[in-house]
Amino acid sequence: MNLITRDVDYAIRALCCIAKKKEGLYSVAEIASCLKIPLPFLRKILQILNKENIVHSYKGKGGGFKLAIDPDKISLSDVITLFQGPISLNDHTFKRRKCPHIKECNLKKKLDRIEKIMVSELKAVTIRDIIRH
Amino acid sequence: MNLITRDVDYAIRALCCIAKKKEGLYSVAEIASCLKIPLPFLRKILQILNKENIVHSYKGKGGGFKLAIDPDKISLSDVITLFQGPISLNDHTFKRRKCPHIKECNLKKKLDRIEKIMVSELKAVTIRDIIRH
DNA sequence: ATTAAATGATACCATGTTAGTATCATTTAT
DNA sequence: ATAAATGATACTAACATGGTATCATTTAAT
Repeated sequence: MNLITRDVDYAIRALCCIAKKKEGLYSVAEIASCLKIPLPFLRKILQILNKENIVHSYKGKGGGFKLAIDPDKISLSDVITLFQGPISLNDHTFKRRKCPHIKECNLKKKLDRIEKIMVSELKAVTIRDIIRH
Repeated sequence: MNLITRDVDYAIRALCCIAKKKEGLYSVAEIASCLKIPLPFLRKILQILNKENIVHSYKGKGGGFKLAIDPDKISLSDVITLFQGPISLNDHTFKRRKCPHIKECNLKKKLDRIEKIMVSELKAVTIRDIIRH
């Protein structure tokens, strides 16, 4: 079981990279070489972060990326949700229908509680927290 | 994102079903029809639970399944781990190598903390808890 | 003994997701 | 005009998921 996919992992690392550079732009090539991750894959990831206004991109020679918002405004939860959709332990759909049995609902209650804890913990950790020190 | 796969969901429901029946055996056909889930898939699931000694199976006519251990000894964590492997937010492997950068290690620390919370919460909920009431 | 009803063991398969690659278009500094 | 950068998009191999299908074996009941 692995909850966080590769793109989220790369996105977080890339954001940390960019956040550490106080001024100027960071090109995909630089980030990719710094993190030693595949450049074309990283491009796609940064394009998504750009569309979501988490980073700003600048095209053309000398272009690159910088953060669009403060690193303490970007949480793990934000990045995960962006690439993997809403955080959920169990979607609890049953052929597009809802929980027909009481015990399943009871299971759902238990899972919902744990899910809320997870989400709040993932919300609490920001890019700033990760690059601190 | 959906953390719990279908087989785990079915396994938990099936265990609840079996646990509720105080005495005697429960056949796959009965459980499948009670839960309205596909019989052949459920068979495979119960065979795994049997191999892991969570249920006991009895072959032949009149056969079926019963719990092998107390319902309060079976946690959500147990079932998830059995079908989906160790619970992990991020395996943190990087082409089979370990975290070459400090910031990644820092990310790992943050994730490990949340992972531990998740595991302990999932360990704390048992089949008994789910069928209670 | 025979048969029906149950599980055990496996092999198979369609679909979707993951983790990328590859290209062409566009923008911009020089 | 050119090189260097991102934008958009299409494609793909490998694996995971959520099953189905079969045959073998065991056991209760007749």
